[in-house]
Amino acid sequence: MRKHPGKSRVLTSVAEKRGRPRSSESTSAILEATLRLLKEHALRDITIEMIAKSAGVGKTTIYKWWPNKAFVALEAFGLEMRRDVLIPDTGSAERDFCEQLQSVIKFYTSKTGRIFSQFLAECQSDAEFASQFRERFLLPRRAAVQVIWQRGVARKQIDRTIDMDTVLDLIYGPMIFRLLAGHAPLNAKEASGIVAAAFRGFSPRS
Amino acid sequence: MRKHPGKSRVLTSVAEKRGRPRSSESTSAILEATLRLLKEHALRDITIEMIAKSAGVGKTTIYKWWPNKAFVALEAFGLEMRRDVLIPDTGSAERDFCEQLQSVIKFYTSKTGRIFSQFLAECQSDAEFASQFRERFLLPRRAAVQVIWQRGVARKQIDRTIDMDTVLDLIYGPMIFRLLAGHAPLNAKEASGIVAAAFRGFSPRS
Amino acid sequence: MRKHPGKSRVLTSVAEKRGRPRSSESTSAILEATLRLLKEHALRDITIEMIAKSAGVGKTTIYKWWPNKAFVALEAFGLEMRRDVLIPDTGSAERDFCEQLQSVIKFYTSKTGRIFSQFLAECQSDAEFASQFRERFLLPRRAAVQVIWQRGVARKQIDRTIDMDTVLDLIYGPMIFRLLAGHAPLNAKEASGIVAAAFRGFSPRS
Amino acid sequence: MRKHPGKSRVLTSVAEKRGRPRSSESTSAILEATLRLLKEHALRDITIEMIAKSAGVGKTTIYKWWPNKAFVALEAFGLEMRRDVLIPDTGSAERDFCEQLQSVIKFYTSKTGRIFSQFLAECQSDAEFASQFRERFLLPRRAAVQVIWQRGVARKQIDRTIDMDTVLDLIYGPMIFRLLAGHAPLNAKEASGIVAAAFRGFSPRS
DNA sequence: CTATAACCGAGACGGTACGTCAGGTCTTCGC
DNA sequence: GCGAAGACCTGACGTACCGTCTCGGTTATAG
Repeated sequence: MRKHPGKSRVLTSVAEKRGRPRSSESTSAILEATLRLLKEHALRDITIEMIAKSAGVGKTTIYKWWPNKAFVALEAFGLEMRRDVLIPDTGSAERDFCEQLQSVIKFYTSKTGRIFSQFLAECQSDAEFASQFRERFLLPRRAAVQVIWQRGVARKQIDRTIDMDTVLDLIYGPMIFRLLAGHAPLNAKEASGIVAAAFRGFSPRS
Repeated sequence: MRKHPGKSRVLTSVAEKRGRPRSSESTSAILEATLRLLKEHALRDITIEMIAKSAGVGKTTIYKWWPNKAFVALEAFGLEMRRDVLIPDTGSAERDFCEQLQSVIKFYTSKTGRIFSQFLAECQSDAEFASQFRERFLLPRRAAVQVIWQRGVARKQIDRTIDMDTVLDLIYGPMIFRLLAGHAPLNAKEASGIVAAAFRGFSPRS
Repeated sequence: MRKHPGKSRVLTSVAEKRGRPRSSESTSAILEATLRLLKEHALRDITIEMIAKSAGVGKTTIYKWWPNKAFVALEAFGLEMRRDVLIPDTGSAERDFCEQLQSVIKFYTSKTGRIFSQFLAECQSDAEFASQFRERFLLPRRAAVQVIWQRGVARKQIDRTIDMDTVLDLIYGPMIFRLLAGHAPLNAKEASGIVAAAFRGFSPRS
Repeated sequence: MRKHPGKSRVLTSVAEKRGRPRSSESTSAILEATLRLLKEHALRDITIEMIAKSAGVGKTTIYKWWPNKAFVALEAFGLEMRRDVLIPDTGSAERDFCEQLQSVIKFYTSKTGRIFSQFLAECQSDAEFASQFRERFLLPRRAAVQVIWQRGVARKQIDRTIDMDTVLDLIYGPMIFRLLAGHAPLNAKEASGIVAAAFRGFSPRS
């Protein structure tokens, strides 16, 4: 059905395994080469040929398993991200969000993490990639931070009438905006300011 | 000594006008052709050659005045945007922000306005473009909506201890995030939910 | 280590045949297209893009195997010339040279043969081409007409003290000069006049 | 009638002097710049823009008076050549031709003189240039060396039944051929060999 | 243990667009 | 109204990658 099975080739049922199996060496060589290149260059500047050469692999092998370089990068980055997201549990929802946001900011502005904003960029011109990015990357991470919200609601630290997407986007949206547009600073202090404002709201104390 | 003066060649003072002057017909033909193409295609899919052909102009003429198609699009879009941003004044800061956000969302998801997210994408791989984008596009618009904030503070509808960037990013950040990632809906109702949450804060009513 | 092996890639020994092999269809399509174009246009007016389009081939394929259009034309023309040079054998060296010169003139002034003078022109601005032209074209043809000289010497119809290059250039030089400069007619009658004068010399009969 | 009057603008009669007159400074600056460039670069590598810049002149000024760079070079070279051709007079036609040929070879292989073969090359792709080249350059020089032939005939050193063009082309053709094709050496010794062979003819001494 | 199948590297291929260069034309100004 | 300056359109340049397509060869299962 799908031309590029990507990772989902997992469930190729039982049979159907005649012929030489996919070389896991090639696969990992490709992903590692991609990670290596991503630390030096922007995704835009990387070419399939660079990856192929750097991995010691034929271009065909790459095209066989991924439709384009963005998907390769997405899977490569997925490896790096396998280490679970740190979800603090301090007892205070505001404090949890603040610490989480700070660590996310630190990562997204790092040499490795800056690929994240390039993925968002790629989404603007490739709907299929956008879909994969949400499914494999964005939603899992939202599911992880969701527990902060849940605990906050349970502890009555967060208004239960506000839906979760709104809460999360109010926390992370400003960070994303600054990350992409660079119109305002992005650091630990700003992070706590954002979270504080989100919890208190703009309305002046009465 | 910028190589590509773009529009800022304004003040080349008095002298220095020997030779055939820049043809304003060519310039506007290029910008109009770009706008026309942007309504049909994504920025990524537009080529300098398409613009040149569509404008009845030589490629060289384009390269002479803009470093790449993103800059052309930025200037072209600037024309379209010259019409002032609508800044409502209802007496309520929350209501003003809400209406403003709704109209911005409507525009950014329209055929013409979707270029905005592509500009943000472009920023991720071209620092010089990012700088221009902020200077010519983002900051002017922020200056415009800033008056809502100012009025809100004056009317004591907005906490004066929260700095303006935080306020604006809490309003617009979630919209930008959803616009780019598409992980949650983006419409008038969502807009009012976001603004309401931002004003009230997450903390439950006591 | 020549960058452009041209035809001489003959002896690449045994190994070194990994990868998709060179397509002989493309090669011959290119050469045939070039010949076709050369019958309609001067070499100067032919572009690589014309050849590529006319051969249904990518430009890269041409650049991969030849450094520029002159080399393509040289190889294409070489094919046409593969048919052996006619070397008459009438018993008289003078008569042999005369007939040979006449047939050469006829060819060099024909639609196909006029490329010869364009090759000589190209030699003036490309030393590498000049070298190839001599090696692949000029010397083989000289080797062919050389036998007329040899038979003439053997039959004592040609003074053995005059070296061969001088003999050949006295026969063919005037033709070349007129071909290129066009300052005097060039036909069968002139050919026999030249050959006759070369054999008799300028000195009046005593 | 002619679009590019070239030199013939000399006789623009008397009147006709409305407007700013042609700047002789510009003209000579152009020609001198061209000569200067020709000593460093091949004609093929020189551009009108180089000449214009090097002469401190607009491109238009050049195009106004010459159709292309070859014509500029032809006129520029004409200046250099104004110094008369050396026509020796030793009493022997063979000796005269020999010395003349030697000096011509010396010049045509010099830094300045090598432009000659580039003119011949240009003739192959520009008929109008070829015509001008013959008229202004080739024929005058032939007229000059013609006197050697005439004296030779008068002194009965040259067979009067051989027409002049044949004589001259037998002398100069081999030199031209070698100059252009480079298949054989070209020096004083070769020159005398060629002239000697031309006078004696190939036929063995009886 | 042989046949069949899918994989793999290398690299040539037809293309598209790039950004540059020079050609020849035009438009403005100063002299 | 000439001539410089230089912007303009045109078209070809040679290059970089694209994604596809052979090749020769390898590595597994199936029979």
